[in-house]
Amino acid sequence: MSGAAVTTRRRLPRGEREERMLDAGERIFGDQGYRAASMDEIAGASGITKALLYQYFGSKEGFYESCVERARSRLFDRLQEAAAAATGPAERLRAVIVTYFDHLDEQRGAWWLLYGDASMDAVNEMRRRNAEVIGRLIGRDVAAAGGKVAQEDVDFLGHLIVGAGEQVARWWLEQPDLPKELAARRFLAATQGAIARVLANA
Amino acid sequence: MSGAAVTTRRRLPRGEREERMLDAGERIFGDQGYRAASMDEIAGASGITKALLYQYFGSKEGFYESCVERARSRLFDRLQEAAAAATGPAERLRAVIVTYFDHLDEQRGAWWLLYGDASMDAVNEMRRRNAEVIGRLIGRDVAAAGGKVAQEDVDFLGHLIVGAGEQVARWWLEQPDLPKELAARRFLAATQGAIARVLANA
Amino acid sequence: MSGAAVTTRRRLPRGEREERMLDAGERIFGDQGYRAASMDEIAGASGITKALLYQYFGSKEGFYESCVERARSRLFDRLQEAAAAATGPAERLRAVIVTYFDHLDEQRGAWWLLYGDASMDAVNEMRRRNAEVIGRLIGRDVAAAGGKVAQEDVDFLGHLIVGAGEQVARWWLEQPDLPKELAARRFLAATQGAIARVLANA
Amino acid sequence: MSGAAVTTRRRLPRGEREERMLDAGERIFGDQGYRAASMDEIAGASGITKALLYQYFGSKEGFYESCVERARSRLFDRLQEAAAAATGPAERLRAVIVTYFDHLDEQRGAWWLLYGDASMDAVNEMRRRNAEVIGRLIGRDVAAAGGKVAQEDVDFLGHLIVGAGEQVARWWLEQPDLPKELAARRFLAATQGAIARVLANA
DNA sequence: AATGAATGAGGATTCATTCAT
DNA sequence: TATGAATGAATCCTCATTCAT
Repeated sequence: MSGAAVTTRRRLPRGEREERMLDAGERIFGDQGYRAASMDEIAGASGITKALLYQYFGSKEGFYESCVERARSRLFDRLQEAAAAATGPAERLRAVIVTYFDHLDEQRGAWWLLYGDASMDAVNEMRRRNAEVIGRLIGRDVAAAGGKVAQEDVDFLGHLIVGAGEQVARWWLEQPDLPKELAARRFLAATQGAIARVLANA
Repeated sequence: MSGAAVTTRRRLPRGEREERMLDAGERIFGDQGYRAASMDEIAGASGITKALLYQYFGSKEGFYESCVERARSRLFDRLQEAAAAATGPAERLRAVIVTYFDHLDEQRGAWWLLYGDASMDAVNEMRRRNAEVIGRLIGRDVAAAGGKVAQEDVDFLGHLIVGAGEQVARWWLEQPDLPKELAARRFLAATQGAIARVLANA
Repeated sequence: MSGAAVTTRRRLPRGEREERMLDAGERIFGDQGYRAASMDEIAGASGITKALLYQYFGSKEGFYESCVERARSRLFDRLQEAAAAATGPAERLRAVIVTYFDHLDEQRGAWWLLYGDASMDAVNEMRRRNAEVIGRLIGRDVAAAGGKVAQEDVDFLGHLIVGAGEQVARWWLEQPDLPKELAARRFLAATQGAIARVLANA
Repeated sequence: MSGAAVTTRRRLPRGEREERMLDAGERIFGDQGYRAASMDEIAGASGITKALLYQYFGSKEGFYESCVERARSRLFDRLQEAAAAATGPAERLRAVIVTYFDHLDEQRGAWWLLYGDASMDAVNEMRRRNAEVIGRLIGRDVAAAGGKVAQEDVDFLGHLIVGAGEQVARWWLEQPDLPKELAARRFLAATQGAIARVLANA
């Protein structure tokens, strides 16, 4: 009668509904993994019916990919920003790694989504893309410094860092007493060491 | 009637039966991941009935854990052997990494089992144990050299190496043209670099 | 803003819209049968929304009946015309049958609609009405010739001819090498034979 | 406690269970058509769970085909028997038709199954096979009488009779006052007339 | 020790239909 | 008049698991 905003449910504009669904999906896929999560539960958590999920995303797989993609973008936009704002190669690596741990810290729950369900092609594909981006960053900095690098070295380092970052994150998230600054510092050291030696060795 | 040799196939000794089931499990879990694999298919592939699988292993989860454990042991026994046979710290790291890539190369398919379905606790548990073992190796060597290390550094390095090894393996298994010797050499360099810097930084 | 010609597509007069929906319905029901066809697909194919379909036809069943009825009329108007134009009983039967095969030949695809989903009451109802009309034609001609017929005989013949026509059509549409004239001639012969014997037998 | 036959449920030998499932399927598919019938209902009516239906027949489609096939066989075995027992061509046609109406009378419900859901390929395939068998019967008798027939005529007659029989059956089953003997007599007359004229016309 | 019969629960997906705008 | 958002109820199918033999 008197209100337009009273019935918060029903008749949301598409974008907003979508956002809410993705939020729920992120949380639940993150908690349970792709196969264990049920569309029913996700719909319930979004406050809508399964049917609407399907109307918007077509299939469980499609929905999952949308979730992963959005989560990945969120992280990557941040990393890219941090990288862009940095003043030099060394500073850039530091900035990216710190940002990574900041993100982990803030997203705790949702992070699992990113590396949650390894059997899904989507996730392996994402790992590959992440590795590529990281490799490119390294390659660019080395080239900028007048160095030369084999593509293979760069690829290798990209994947190594992605894998290390993933498992270190898993571990760190379970260490309540280790401040993120310290974790980041260690990771930075390790990364620098690995990069230096690999490139020297080439 | 009374014959034992008539049905040569049946009445295998328990151990052998078990091995066959685990073989099938390893293959199928490795191909499809935990949730996607069905006990029916595994039973079929083992040439027995589901009911027997349950009699031997109690539940799907229990069976999965047995599969993972056996696969993990196979790899770790080998690594431990290699580590034991090595003559010094530096040589030891090299030997372990070379053995790791040898193993990857030989197991190709079944390897996925190890890191296949990340949402399963069993796999994360395994990662943790692997990281621990690796950390211990590093700690021991440093101590043997008269150094001192924080437990946290050792844990950190264990997880970092496990994660890096996992993703590098995923990547390398898809590079048909990169000989394992080269991959191992790079991984050794990266690992040495990471360890050195982290410990120096501590 | 105020223009009517801007959105040339929209705002079709009701009749035309309806025709388009029925066209789409005929095609899709014909291809897939009643239950397999979805209102969504039909709406899509008509270039409108489901909601409009419901506004026009009330329900899926109602829409289906409209489709069937329109298709039935199209055929029966033609047959009636042919019958009316014929000069005598024998000629009339021939004309009707030839027209029937002409129609089949022209409609090929859409024809299946007529007999598509036998479990639907609408179709059985249609068969009944068709049989009735055919029976009436026969009855009238016999009466005109001064004969007497039992209603039951006439009903029986109506149904027999409808059924025969349906299955012969199904068969003939799959015989690319049999010209429709020959098929019609055979069907005429069969029909004459059947009618004659049944009436004689009565 | 004391009985072995008491718990009629549970642990039936495969064949028997199968039979019961098919009985239920026949009834329910017959009543509602392929798509409208639900596996759940069929399972319920068989006194078992859906899962068992799937274990035995693999899919709804597979189950349906088994039902249709069994029903078809039942009718066709009877018809073939009748045909074999007959002493001459004319007598044979009469015997087959009488048997057909006997069967209709006894099966009333289940009959619909045979011609129930025309959108299913299975049913059209069955119509084709039935027409073929009938055609062969006619062809054989004509040949035995020293006549000559075109294959096309025989095919045509097979389909005509199948179609006529189908729709006449539909009609007759709704005429409570028309004894089957009379219906059969009329159908025999019609069939004889049709065959004679078509072959004469050839 | 080993099997085949049987189940209960759940999961993805689809659809006809309604309602607010 | 016409739409897009939203739903509730089915439906097919799969699976881990148990039990009688």
